Amino acid sequence: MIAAHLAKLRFRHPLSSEEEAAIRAIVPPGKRVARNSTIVHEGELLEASTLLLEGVMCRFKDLADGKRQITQIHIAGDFVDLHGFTLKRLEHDVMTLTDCAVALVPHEHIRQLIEQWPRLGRLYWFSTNLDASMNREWELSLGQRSAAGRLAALFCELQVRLQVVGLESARFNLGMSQSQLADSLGMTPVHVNRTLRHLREQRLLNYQRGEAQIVDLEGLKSLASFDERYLYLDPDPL
Amino acid sequence: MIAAHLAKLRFRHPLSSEEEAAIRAIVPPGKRVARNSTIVHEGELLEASTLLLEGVMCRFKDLADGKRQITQIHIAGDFVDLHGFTLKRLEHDVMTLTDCAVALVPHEHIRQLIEQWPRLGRLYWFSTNLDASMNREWELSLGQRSAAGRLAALFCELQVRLQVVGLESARFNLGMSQSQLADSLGMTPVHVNRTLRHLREQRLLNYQRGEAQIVDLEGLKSLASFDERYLYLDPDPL
DNA sequence: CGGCGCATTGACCTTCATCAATATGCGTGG
DNA sequence: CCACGCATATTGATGAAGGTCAATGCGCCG
Repeated sequence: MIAAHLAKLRFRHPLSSEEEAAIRAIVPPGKRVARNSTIVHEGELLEASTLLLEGVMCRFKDLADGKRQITQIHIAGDFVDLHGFTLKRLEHDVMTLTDCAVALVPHEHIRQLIEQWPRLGRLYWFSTNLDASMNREWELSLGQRSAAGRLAALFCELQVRLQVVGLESARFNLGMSQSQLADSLGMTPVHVNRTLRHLREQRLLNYQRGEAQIVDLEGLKSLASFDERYLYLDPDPL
Repeated sequence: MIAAHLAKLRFRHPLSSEEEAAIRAIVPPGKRVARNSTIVHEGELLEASTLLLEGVMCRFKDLADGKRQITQIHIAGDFVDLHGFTLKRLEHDVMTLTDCAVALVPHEHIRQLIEQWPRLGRLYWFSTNLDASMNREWELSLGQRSAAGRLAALFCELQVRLQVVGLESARFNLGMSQSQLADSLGMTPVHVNRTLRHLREQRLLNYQRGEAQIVDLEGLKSLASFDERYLYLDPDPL
């Protein structure tokens, strides 16, 4: 399942077979993690970063009064906490939303990899910058889009990202309860429920206990004013 | 004024005098830019990154219907579009909020710098990851904090960041109109006005035509549930 | 079968947006 | 120096989006 990760890299930049082999060499065998497991805690000192091989994970921050914001959702192929390589400690938690398979890549191996292959260093830097671009898009969503628009934008983004790594993108298991969607989109579970019903009635999207089915992608894109350029689908080769 | 930039780096990681000299060597003389100038346009191919020597800038994204989200605010010492080094094109614009002094550092020089000083490469990678952490905090703000809490959190963040680079942090010129504050915080100019009045009446903050004066920092922190850990003020040395 | 987490729905309420009018400061040209 | 014009700020009245509270339903699992 490291294939998804390589696909994601290759989608933006060509990889030589030596580079690809060098990456494969530092990724240990995957291990399984059950859903709803917190695998990185805020503040914890990190010695490795998590490559998500299979399943869905998220990162989130909590406020003192218990309010939670999910800041990002991750799918297979994502290097979920690669930013931990330079930050050493994260200011947020990371948890699984579905059962997952992950590979824990020691930071020492990453350091050796990029010292030997400086271009891969830039590609992985790109990768964390791409994550940041998605954070900015979510800022845009949270600040400016309506509730329905935010939901639509989220599913448009996931659709594209799943496609990039070669996974089924029209119907997929996101594993999120409506309450978790609410924490992602800055709304209440009740309003998520009503908005999902609205999207279902408009024949745009079906979402039932974690299973998403995109019915009308163009409709969703239009509702969200979705502009995929923030996903950097065709940058210039480094 | 490159001093602010070095101060920001040193605040998180020690710099050897050779590393510092290497950085100084690639920063060209500053030039002035008037306020309200857009210095990077979305989609434009970049050959250099902008080091902000003096003044305040912001980055923003627009929605099709004209709604704007300011995704980040930058002060002296920030490498405003360092992420352009790996992304090549940005999905947002960058503009000045006050009159500024900037140095445009060619990407070719950055590449040579980090090839010769790999540790500096990791420090600059850290730097873009720190930016991303602020984006995540803004997601938290936009998604979960009240209007007053968002305003308070913004000024708490700026206070700390100004202090880090050795600038006056209790009273400073932010150069933002209430309308621009509104675009940063996902609210309307009218509501920004009312909320600022509220903060003034509570003796927490004065804000008049771009001039901010923090009256009660602890009060603001408490209102925002501000937790500065996301600013990574004392990470482990790399 | 009973319990539990999650989803669904209704009634009501708060926060913030919208619309609109007026005010205030500031730069410019006469 | 003053008058004008423009951008920004301020305030009030009203409305809509979404939050809160609470009850019921549904599916799943032991």
